[in-house]
Amino acid sequence: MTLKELAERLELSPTTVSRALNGYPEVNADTRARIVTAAREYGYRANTMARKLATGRSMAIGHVIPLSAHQMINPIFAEFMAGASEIYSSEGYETLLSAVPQANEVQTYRELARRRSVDGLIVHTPRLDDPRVDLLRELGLPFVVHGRSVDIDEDRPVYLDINNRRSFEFATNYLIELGHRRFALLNGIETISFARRRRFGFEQALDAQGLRAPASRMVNMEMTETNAYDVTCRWLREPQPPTAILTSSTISALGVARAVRDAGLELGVDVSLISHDDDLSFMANEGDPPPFTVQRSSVRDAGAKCARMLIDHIAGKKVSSEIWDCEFIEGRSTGPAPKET
Amino acid sequence: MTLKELAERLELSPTTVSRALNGYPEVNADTRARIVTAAREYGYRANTMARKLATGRSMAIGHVIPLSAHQMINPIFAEFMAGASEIYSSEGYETLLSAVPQANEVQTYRELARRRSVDGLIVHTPRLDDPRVDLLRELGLPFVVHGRSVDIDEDRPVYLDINNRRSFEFATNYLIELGHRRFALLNGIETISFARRRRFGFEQALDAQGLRAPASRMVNMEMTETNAYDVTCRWLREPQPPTAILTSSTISALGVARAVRDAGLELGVDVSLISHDDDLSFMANEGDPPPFTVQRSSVRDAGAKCARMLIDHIAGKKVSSEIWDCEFIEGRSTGPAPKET
DNA sequence: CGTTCCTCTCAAAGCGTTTTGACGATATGC
DNA sequence: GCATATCGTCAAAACGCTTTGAGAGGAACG
Repeated sequence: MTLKELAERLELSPTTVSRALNGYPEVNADTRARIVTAAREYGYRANTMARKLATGRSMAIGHVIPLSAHQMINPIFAEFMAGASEIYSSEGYETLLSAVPQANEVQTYRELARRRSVDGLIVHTPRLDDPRVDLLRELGLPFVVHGRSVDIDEDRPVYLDINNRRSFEFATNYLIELGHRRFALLNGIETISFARRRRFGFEQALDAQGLRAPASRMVNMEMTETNAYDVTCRWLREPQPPTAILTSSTISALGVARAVRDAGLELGVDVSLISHDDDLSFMANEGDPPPFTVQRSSVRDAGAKCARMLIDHIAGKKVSSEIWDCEFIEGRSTGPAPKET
Repeated sequence: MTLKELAERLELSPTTVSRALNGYPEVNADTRARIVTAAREYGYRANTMARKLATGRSMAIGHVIPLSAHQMINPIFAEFMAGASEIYSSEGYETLLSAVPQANEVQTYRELARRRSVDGLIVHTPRLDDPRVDLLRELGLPFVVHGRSVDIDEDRPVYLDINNRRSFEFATNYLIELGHRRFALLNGIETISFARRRRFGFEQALDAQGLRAPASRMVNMEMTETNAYDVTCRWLREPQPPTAILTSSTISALGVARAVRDAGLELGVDVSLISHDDDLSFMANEGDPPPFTVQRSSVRDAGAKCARMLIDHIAGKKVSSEIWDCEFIEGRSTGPAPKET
């Protein structure tokens, strides 16, 4: 069923039918009612491609996920997408996904722009000196960054980020106040900018107390359960093991927890742990109190928010960047520093 | 830069240019070379929407993810998508994602079909008596099912599944041979068909030995770490706790492991655990031996395979369904049944 | 009654491709 | 040398919608 056919059946012109269905004002209320009813009856839907061609808008938002060298897929990404995708659907947008090897990333953005496949893009996990921001500006595609790319205050793109520095500074201070002195940080890879910010917060808090963590106690790696387990096991075998560990995801936190238990120690007693918590649905840190003490910020909400910002941005509205604070949640993984033996 | 402009610059007709770029044979080799060079030079790319409209093919594959009532996002899904998406890109297809509340699911499929937005679909985690298979047939859209919907041998759609029944039967037998007699099964929700198959395998193996697990020891729930933890804690507090647990995902396995340790018991000694393992990149069950004994099947590979099958299906090739066997991997979570005290 | 102004509807011109069918020009066969 | 095939190119017609600009018909006004 095409617009033309529908118009013929109604003995109206395609123009009128199109206008009626798209809510333009210049059509008689009775006529519109007739058209809408008929459209529903025949199950008519405008052909997406024809509409896109005619309007020049693709009504699609692109997400480019680079498959990293280690072929690691960020589970956080799925949660973000769920949040974003819901908003897109409700606004009539489609979600276009491109999983490409990181080497083809720039090329993918270029293609997307040249073929006019998307009206806008979300840039995920910006890296330091990320080329994508400049690229997208050059290509003239609207975009929103999830995270912050650079620290320069002017000429920043629209972004949504959490206050990583403050979050980790706060968490570190919390542990310092519990009497901890030997710290370790299990962080994401530092080419991704949030990892740097977290480290700054961590170091800043320690610094203020004249403390510091040796380089071997600040590790950057992909945040898998196994990686976290391995590193923690190593730390716990050292003569003066850390008593306070900060980690960048609940997945790593599980690895830390496993290592602590395997070492015959108890979390919240011998070793305290604070994690960042993206509030992943399948990895919920629930309970009263929950198992882990965390700094929580829902990545799903972030997805929804970014989607809104981008849609507004595309619509030409002025949107301003946001920085969210994490919610500190006391769980069972923290406690006073153990007495020195 | 449009086709027409490019043609003008070359003093050729759009027809010839289009043919040259799309590799049709009826164009002179010299002319083609000239055209290709010019296209590259000007950075010309065909406008996707115009092409779609003209060809009637959308060159996009749809994935509809229902957001369940509990707002739970399947992390397995992300991994599947990564595998599939890579294939799509390499074949020139785009990936269209729709995250919709489960209530709108059928409607979403209908829309997708009526607007002709996609050339084909992947149906995820089919449920028992899944309406989607019939719906898609009615709509005439090619699709591939990841998992199996029904057991009727005839008139099955094209699908890719793993041998869930056999996998769990084998795992259960393995534990029986280790001397275990008190079993428990931590399963996914049974409206999803794989969960039923796994239970059948489990029960079949027990049955063959005259054993059975009480209903309270066969639990169906969303596979989160916390859920698994809670249920296992409850079991371990019972007078005759299970010594052998089977679970449907490594995420639940982590919950079980945490509960076992919190109960002061040791995995592989007091309690044995075999898990299904989707080989998620962020949840890798690595080590030598790995922490968990598992039945492994890469969901990422499954994604890639489904993508291939679907593309072939769309191309009109005959494709046949596949059932994959899991790979049994012995880890440290299993051991001989503890002696009765 | 003539003019002006709305209101509603329509014909037609895009949007940027692909694809059909035709047509000169050159090569091939007898 | 004439008919026939082959090659390379093109004009024009889709594809199914939106949007522009115009016009028919009535109502309102002087």
